[in-house]
Amino acid sequence: MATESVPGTDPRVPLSRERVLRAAVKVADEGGIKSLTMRRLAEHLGAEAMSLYYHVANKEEVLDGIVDVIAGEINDVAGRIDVPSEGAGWKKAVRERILSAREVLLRHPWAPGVFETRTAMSPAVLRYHDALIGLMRDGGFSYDLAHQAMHALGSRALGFSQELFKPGDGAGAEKASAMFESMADQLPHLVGMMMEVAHDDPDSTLGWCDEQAEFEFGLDLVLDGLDRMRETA
Amino acid sequence: MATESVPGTDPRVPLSRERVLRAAVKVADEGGIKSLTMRRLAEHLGAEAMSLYYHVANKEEVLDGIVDVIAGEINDVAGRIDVPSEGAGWKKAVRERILSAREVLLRHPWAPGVFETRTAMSPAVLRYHDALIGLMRDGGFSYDLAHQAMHALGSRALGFSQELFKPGDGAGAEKASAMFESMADQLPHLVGMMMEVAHDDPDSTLGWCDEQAEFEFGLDLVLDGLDRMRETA
DNA sequence: GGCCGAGACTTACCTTGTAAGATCGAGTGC
DNA sequence: GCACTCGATCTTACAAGGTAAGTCTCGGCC
Repeated sequence: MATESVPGTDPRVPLSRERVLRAAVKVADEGGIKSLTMRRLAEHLGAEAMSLYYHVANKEEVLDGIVDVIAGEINDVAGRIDVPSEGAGWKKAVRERILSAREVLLRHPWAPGVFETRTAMSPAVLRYHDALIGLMRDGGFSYDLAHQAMHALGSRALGFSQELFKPGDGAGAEKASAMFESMADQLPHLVGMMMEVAHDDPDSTLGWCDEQAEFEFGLDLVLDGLDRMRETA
Repeated sequence: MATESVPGTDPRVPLSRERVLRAAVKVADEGGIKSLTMRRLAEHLGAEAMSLYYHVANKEEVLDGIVDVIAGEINDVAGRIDVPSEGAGWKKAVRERILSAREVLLRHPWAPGVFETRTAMSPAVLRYHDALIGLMRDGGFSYDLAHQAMHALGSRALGFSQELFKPGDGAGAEKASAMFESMADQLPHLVGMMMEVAHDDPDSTLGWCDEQAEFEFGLDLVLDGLDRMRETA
């Protein structure tokens, strides 16, 4: 096999932890997290699976790594925000920061699932949380209240929270909606709710939620509650 | 091989979807969700892996199934609650229901992770949500507000929400806390918060949270916000 | 007895993560 | 120029795991 400067493909770019992790994100973006296997990842890099193990200890470390990459991306976007966070400004600043996290995660739909499995201690995630707490401090929060606030926000702090029903893929969704219809009489409130709320987007049976609006509603509910506590403190 | 009535082991209890799913929960309870493989599950049932496929289509269906089993357990516990939900009582009723969900999930620590991956449409989960909405209706919620409320609660409605830092297993936790210390100067707020809040449980570096308290704090924050909206509606 | 079908078993294949060792190539000292 | 070293990559191989396909085994019924 002639190795000397193959013309078409890039000639021998060395691997590196950085390159491996960035490629992993790309693979997941293209084919979902299930498609991220060591072999496929290597293929994407023009290398063999085992070569990756020189740069990462194992697949777990790849997953830890891509969380850090994504969190870094979030920090980049959030870092460009420039709104005052002193006093009452804290709420807007926190809101913006969280919404930029969400914006990034919407570009990587597989990422929330990975974050959740990670028992996260990624440096970038730590920095993200630290900055959030900082904004609350600017708003006059005690550390104790900030601590409670972080828990109250939960996964919403990172820009996601479990959606109630995701339509999912074709076959499963079809069976699910059939099942739902057969149970309709046992679910009066759910059905009632759907009947009333399903006006704007009447084509899909279950995906009638404007997820962005729901997300912001929940976020604001929490932020408003915290703001009230902050004021009476 | 003599098949006729082996004395020690139970003599030929037939498999069934029910039995398979219940065994799956037990396996996950004992060894974590990673230990739930078709072969191990079969072994637990005194059968061969492939025999399970007569009762469930594939492993995905096992996972769907155990979500339903757990949700059924939640419904059983929640069904025994008997507090009035009319008018202002809604909040207590919802609170109790959610806390019993949490109680069940704490007995199955692997379950939240499975719920999250499920694109859930399990009958029992639907019934659970339906009942929650019903309680809100009793409290005078419009369907629209109830809908927003469900999203605001997010995964908290099911009795869990992502914990910020889980200590995890020994080796990982050790490396994580070393990394944390090396970054401490870049995380002033996080460190400040820990210093102040870490009084009650000073032995563990990171697991200083009373998770139950945090959970209830966030839950109440949301419920109180909703209650205010309900009254002004 | 012969048939049949539900339910369980056997075999075998493919994908995945990864351990162990071979190889390759750019420096480096001689 | 040549051997030696060592970081980086490739080869080979294996153990789990999910599951497709086919086989065996009864108990009930004609």
